[in-house]
Amino acid sequence: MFLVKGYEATGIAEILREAGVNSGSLYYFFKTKEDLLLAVLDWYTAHLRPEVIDPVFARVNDPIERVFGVLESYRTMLTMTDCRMGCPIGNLAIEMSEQSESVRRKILLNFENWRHVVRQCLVDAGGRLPKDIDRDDLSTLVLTVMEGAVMQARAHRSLKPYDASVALLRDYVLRLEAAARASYSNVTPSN
Amino acid sequence: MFLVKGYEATGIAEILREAGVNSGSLYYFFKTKEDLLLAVLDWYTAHLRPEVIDPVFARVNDPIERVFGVLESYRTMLTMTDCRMGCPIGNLAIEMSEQSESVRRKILLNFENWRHVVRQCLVDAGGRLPKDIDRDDLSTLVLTVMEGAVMQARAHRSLKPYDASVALLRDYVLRLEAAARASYSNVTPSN
DNA sequence: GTCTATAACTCGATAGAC
DNA sequence: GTCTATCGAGTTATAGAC
Repeated sequence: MFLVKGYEATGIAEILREAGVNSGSLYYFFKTKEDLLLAVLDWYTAHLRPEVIDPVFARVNDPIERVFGVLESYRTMLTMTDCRMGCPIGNLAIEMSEQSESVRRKILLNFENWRHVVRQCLVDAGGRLPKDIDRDDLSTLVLTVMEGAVMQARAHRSLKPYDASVALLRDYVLRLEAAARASYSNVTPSN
Repeated sequence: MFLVKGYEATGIAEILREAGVNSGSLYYFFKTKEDLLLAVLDWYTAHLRPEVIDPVFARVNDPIERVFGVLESYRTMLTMTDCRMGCPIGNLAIEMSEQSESVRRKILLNFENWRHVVRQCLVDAGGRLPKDIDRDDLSTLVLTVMEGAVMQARAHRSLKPYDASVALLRDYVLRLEAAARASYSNVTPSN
């Protein structure tokens, strides 16, 4: 609920009702509402690889296609929720970054975790991308596009902004690959 | 305060204190808290051009540079607020899109307003961009990159993700311009 | 049109029985 | 470890004097 509706908009009473427990039980495990959020963010960090990344990597082998496979899985999330939920972390990133320092740090960790996966794919792509394109920066752009596109899709209640953004990101990557091929053939004359 | 801290996190009492008025005055003009937010969003729509766009357009003439000039002004906002505030609409877009339909519509209007400015620049760029690149889609990508980059800059409390994202967007646009030049010389042989 | 006072309610959190 | 009952503060919004 924090991830979907946001922190402030989610009341403890609502959480208790949904969980079918009483406040005593919740406060036995979590000292405060913020403590509960921190635990949710830890859970989400642990959940990214087994639930989101691994299924994509199991069916896609090409490192660059894997990146777009991950983006595809966020598209699926938008589809299934009628564009009401995209990346759950992005919501909280904006709402909580200046309200709580410890929450901000955990959100950062989630972003870095995500970006690490993408960066590894880009590194695995090796010479298919121009060597003067920083892989870390490119992984930042991929996260940027995902988050910005999800935001617009939610505001529009439509996949169109998401699809348009990802399609142009793909166009960019294709042009990067073409440039890498061209510069490769400069160094090593073909046949 | 809605734009900086979010809707739920901003209390009426806080607004009254900051404004130096009493609740009776506020509720004389605005029926509810949501009504006040809707008025703020209207105000923001009206202020985009005179306060954000016009100053940039006054000092930059090149249509493509104008787009990056606008992005530069969001960078300035991040700098001045120590990366605590970027695009004020993005915050609300995520927080309020599913809480209130009328708020969502006004946020959409703000996005469309912004995107319209960028799209016009891209249309003005004419043949400098490949003709098979949809200008509307590209304006979506520009907004996507701005919002996603601002989100990460806030989470990191650093300009680095913003700068990296915008630099790669510029690299993409440069490659698009190069491609347009190349295809132009195919049609109209040079000299 | 602005004030003070407060209604009506929800919030996060606690106490203590079981 | 979970329950019920409730505290105290904070919330949005209203009433009525001026």
